[in-house]
Amino acid sequence: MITITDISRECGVSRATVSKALNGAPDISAETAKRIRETAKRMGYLPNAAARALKMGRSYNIGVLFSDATGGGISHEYFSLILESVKAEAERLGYDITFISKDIGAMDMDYYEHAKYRNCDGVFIASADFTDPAISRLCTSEIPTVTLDYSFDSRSSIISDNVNGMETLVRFVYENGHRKIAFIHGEMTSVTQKRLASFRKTCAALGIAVPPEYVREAVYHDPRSSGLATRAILELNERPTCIFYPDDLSFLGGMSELEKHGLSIPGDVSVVGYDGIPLSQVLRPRLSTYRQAAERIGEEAAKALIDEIEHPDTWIPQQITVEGELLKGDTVRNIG
Amino acid sequence: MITITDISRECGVSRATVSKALNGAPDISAETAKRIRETAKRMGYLPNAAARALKMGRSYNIGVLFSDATGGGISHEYFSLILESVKAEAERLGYDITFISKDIGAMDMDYYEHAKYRNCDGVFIASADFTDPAISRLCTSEIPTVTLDYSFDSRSSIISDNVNGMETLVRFVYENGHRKIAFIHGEMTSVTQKRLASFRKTCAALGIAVPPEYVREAVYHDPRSSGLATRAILELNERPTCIFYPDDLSFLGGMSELEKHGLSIPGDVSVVGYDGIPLSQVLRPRLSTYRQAAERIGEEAAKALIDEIEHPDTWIPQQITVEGELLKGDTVRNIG
DNA sequence: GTACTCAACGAAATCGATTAAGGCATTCTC
DNA sequence: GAGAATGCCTTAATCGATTTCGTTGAGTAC
Repeated sequence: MITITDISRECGVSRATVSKALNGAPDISAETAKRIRETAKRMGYLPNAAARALKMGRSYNIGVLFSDATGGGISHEYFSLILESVKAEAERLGYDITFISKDIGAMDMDYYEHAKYRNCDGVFIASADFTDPAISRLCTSEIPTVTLDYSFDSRSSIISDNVNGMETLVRFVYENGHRKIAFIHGEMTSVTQKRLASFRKTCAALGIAVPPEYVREAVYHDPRSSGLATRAILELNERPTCIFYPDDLSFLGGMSELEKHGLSIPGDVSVVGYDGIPLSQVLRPRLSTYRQAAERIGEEAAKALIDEIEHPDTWIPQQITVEGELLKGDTVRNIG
Repeated sequence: MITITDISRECGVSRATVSKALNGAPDISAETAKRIRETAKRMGYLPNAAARALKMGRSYNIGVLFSDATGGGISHEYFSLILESVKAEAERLGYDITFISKDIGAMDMDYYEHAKYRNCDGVFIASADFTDPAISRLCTSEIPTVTLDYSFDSRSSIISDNVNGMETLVRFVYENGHRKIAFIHGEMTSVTQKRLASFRKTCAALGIAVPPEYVREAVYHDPRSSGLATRAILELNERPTCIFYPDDLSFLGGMSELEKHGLSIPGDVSVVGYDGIPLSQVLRPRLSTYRQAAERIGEEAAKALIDEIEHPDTWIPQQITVEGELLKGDTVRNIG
């Protein structure tokens, strides 16, 4: 392995000079710097990230955290798109990505300790149980963090605009004549609360009554559970004309349940999802849903995190709202 | 930050003793070791991965490589499942995961250089253009590598059993009476070649003729492209009774095309996919497909890689075949 | 000629941990 | 009881890079 010592010998200068030349320090003459850079290239020099991290206390590595629990993991298309974009943007800015988790090998570390152990310059928390004390510990530590769809005090966060998104969806189905709208939501997280509140508020504003039996709880990204909720709704005396699903994947569970009952979409029942993952637009009929801009979310997260890392003194915590967009699809029928 | 120096002071021993005690060296008395471990715990000591990596030349970090090109990226469910399982197994064995890519920040590094720069102990190449010289360079370097569905000489690889999988599928539709079978395949990679060859061989063995116009090329994971291929097939004079798709996602493109033609699945045309991602079993009708055991693939990959890392002298390259399983689904009709 | 500035580079400490080699008691061996 | 063996710990070098002070010599001002 070629080190800066090899280059210094080859060039007849000190290691300090090589280091400075390679990092563009101002007190190295242009010719010397050029000569050193060329020699480095010729010899195939590569900086050693570990040595650098040790000396500088900076690893140029950012941690990402996805809940290990099923559902919010990286195998969900929405989250994997976010992962992909946060990775792309981080790499563009010169940072690598490492996963942060609990329980690495035999040593039992929590999230904070793991991030610390790996010298992460910052951590992006994409999906997690925000009531977990281990998450709070991380988010109140000295390590810069950016969270998705949840805000900690004095921390930056990326907020996918759930309130606006839900309002948009409700207004969309309203404009299509729907007045009896059922709402299947996911587990009661803060995101769920926002969506549900926005749903209720918009309905109220539009003069739509929402009977309690129209609101059901299911599990995010779990077609089976939303299928059950769908069945319960279909057994009501007064069936809704439209059903909201917690997310696009959950809709699939509803779809097969509706089929079993001999109901067509959107002929007999209209439906909307949430997330707008690519899959939803490949299905036939195309799902009416609200697309969360996963690419922009990841990009903004990386930007915000690296901004804090690189300019700690001028940095101010921000909440960045990322707007999504309505995907009209074909699953809402106009019954006006 | 607490270092081993702090602990050595606190315990009145040398730093060497602390290090050895913490690593379970044999020449430290039981009491001293206990006292040191307890002090370390009490003071909240965390080893510094960078210092360790620098000194030992081992980072306990393994790189994973997913092609940046669309399609084989981490946002595809099959690959994200593999990523998830390789991550889980690596973590269980005490390793972290870092993404390896080209072009990190301003410095232009290829894959090998990137892995080297980050001191990766090994690299798992899950999806990549194996004709890329940068990949060959990595796979002929001193860094341990494990590849998926492609083998380099003297290297370990994980092989999802494409030959067997395809044969199983062909026999399955054969048993259901199909004799006119169209085959849409992906881009001509080595995996594609294996699947196509296996398809042809099995057909030949069963006495099924495969006219050239029944074989079409599409793009993996691209519903649009498989939709076009489907259309071409449907316009043939003699329509097949069954269509093979390159993968489950591609099937979706075929599905909407079939719908446009007023054809029902499997009433009018039977179809099979490949991959067996969870999505395929949530769709209605459930897709008949061959499930690649993504969890086992990731697990075996991590195991093989870490085995080579930790026992370089007794290590022998292996090709591990991971069997999948037939998911019968509901998209193949018995026309016997 | 003196005093000072400035550009360009080097010496050496440092980051935190690991490990080979060595030291010093104490115990064992015959 | 002398020498060997053992147990337990320390010293010091080392991994590769960064960075704070110097130092040196040339140039400038008066």
